[in-house]
Amino acid sequence: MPKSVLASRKKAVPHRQVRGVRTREAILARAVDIASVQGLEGLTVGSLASQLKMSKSGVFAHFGSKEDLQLATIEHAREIFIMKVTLPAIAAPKGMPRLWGLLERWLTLVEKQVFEGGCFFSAASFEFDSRRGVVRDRIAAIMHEWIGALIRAIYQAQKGGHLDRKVDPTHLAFEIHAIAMGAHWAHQLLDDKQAYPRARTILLEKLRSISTPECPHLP
Amino acid sequence: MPKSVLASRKKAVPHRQVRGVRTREAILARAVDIASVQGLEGLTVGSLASQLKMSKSGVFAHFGSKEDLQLATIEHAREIFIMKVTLPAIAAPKGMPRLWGLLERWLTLVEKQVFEGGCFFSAASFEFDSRRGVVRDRIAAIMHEWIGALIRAIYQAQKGGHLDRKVDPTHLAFEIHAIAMGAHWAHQLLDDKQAYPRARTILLEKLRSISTPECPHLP
DNA sequence: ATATAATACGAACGTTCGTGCTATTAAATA
DNA sequence: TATTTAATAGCACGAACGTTCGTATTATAT
Repeated sequence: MPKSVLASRKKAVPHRQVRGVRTREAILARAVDIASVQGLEGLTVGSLASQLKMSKSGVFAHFGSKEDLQLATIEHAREIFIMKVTLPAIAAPKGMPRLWGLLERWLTLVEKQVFEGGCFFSAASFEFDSRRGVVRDRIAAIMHEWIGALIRAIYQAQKGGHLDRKVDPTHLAFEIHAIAMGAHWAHQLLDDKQAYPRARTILLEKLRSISTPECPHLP
Repeated sequence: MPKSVLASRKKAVPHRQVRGVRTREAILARAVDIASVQGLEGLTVGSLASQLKMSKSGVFAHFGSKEDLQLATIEHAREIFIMKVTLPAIAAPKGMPRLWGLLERWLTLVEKQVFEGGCFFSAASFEFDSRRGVVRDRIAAIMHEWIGALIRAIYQAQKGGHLDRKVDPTHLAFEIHAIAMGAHWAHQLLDDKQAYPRARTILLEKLRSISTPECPHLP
């Protein structure tokens, strides 16, 4: 919660060296997990410090403000996501293989609880979706980025002749995203053990129903 | 956050009279809006008091604890939901009309922002989906209730001969729920003006694709 | 009109929040 | 080895948090 919306804090953070970078990394690793459970507002300097057995000021010195801590945490979560989902998926050939690679890895990421609280960005999305400020803007930008990646993958699958050209990529991307988020919701809140299998079935059925004969086989 | 998980607070709340009931109502009306924006943890006694021009203690006296305030707020939100969605939809005849009535009214509820922050229960779901305690349990129970209502409506539509009997009601209910939640996400976070029209299209297409010739016409 | 409750207030409790200053420790450079 | 600089700890701050208590103000019942 920005105490003053103006007055963007400038805190001359020193040029970090190896040690500083390493603890900063450790802080953010914990921060991502805490935030995925308690939310980005529930992420506090105090909890971070005690869990890392550091002093509050020692933790705080790595960031100019709580807002900066939140932003850094978001950035760290994004890097994990890219590392575990986007980059590996891009290794697959364009078209349906790459599209399915994105979806499968994404589902696995949340299913395996790489973030302690499930999907970091789903939590952050719903926490900030009706607020204002740079934190919300950054989350929205990253989610745009993700939907964009989905849309691009769908478009390439159409150009490669794997997918019916009549479907609207944006339409399909949102449908896919919704199903995955719904699975997360059902699993995490309702303890629905079938949530992820069901999501996979729905997504595969959907994709099969609009794939061409030239499409490489889906799992 | 329960300071002590044990020691369930017992606060001999007096028998309320008209005045007390009225202010309690006013408190909860504000509470639901605040919580839908700031979350159920971000809902504080102080903010409630200042917005209502009451004293903190005056507000607090209506509830034995913050946890009770959260629970009461959830209950109030549920009542609004039932009043605006479930009950009106039940007025329609069993089968597809009632099923679509549920969906349409639900979409309208969040689209019209009856709750200031959009959908109260989506926000609450993702805020508490990886926590423990009575608050999370109550949210989960209400969401189970809602999914149950969807499943029942689908089942009745099948028994009434409006919907293909081969589809699994649970499967379809989760798909429907996901699409609606996805629309909320896209609208609220990404400012996607097309989110709700798109969700309606997807849902109608889905339902049409599995409806029988005897099914009353959909909008 | 008086007694008895219900309702609201004001002040204060101890705790935690974010943030700032200053000292101390550890590492890099000279 | 001495000196500079980065990294962390220590301590304190004002504000806000949930909560309690005693008291004043209403309303209902006698």
